Amino acid sequence: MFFSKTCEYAIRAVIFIAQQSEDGHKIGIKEIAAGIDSPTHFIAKILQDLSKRDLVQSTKGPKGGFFIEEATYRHTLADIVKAIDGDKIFTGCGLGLKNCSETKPCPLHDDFKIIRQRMYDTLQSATIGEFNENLNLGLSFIKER
Amino acid sequence: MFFSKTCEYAIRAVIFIAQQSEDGHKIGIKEIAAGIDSPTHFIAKILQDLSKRDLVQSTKGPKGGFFIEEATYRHTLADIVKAIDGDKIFTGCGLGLKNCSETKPCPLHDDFKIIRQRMYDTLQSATIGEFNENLNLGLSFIKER
DNA sequence: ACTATAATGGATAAAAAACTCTTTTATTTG
DNA sequence: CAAATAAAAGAGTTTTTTATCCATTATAGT
Repeated sequence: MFFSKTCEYAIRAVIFIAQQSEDGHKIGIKEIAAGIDSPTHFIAKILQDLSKRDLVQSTKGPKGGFFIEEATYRHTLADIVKAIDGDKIFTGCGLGLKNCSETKPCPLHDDFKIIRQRMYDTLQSATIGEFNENLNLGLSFIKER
Repeated sequence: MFFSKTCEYAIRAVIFIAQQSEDGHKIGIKEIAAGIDSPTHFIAKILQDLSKRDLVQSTKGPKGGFFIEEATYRHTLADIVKAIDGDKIFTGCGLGLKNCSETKPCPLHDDFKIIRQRMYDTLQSATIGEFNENLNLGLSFIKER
């Protein structure tokens, strides 16, 4: 819909890791998959990618796992979306026209400009770490059941 | 991005047919494909579907083609999107959670509610026929080049 | 009625996205 | 340093989406 499935999992995983590793604790792939209801191997691949881009941290071996360090908490959901889906949701034409622009607009250009801007503002102002409290309090959720 | 490629083509095609058939004239599949820069066979399939759902009209044979009759002009872009992509863009969770709701919200629930509502208002208030004038005047475009 | 035209229908192919499996590498702990 | 653990890497597979092709059906005009 708005995001690829890969990207949905990525956002949920990062928010989950942020919450779970708040105290410096590391969390394994199986717990993450269970915690966000995603296919284990699939989210593993996604986190591999996010790890390379330093949007999550990880260490191998016993006591290893994923976590999010101080500096990374300040990253935003927009960073994750850009890393996975690119920036077409922030800049692309609603009707899929590559050369749609201010001077050569599609019929919905102005409408979509507002929607895209709203999307960007929302995701750009949402930091990776800001959801912990509501999740802890059970006021919001990132898994199905 | 927001819509499937199928849906993007569908919207562009319907807007194009509306403009071209304003005077009662019918327009063939090849002209449509050329007019909106889409694969000919693919848009043919899509229009087959839209035709069954009566979101465009068509007749076979010589002098046949696609057109949009009076009553259909009052349909909206939301109708097209619902017909092709379903209503998940208007109702679905931004993080892909099936049971995300007011009482069990995902962390982005309130933000996406606004965006989805805006999307719905935009498409629901846009009628199939309302883009003709700007297209005729060259103030908006539905093809690449 | 015959021919040409143009959409419809059904089947298939190609590409992309979603998902899985196995091996390798790094790290910890005894 | 050996064994166990856990992520990284690489190589599939499956499913969905996008796109194409060909045969059929309907219609118009002669």
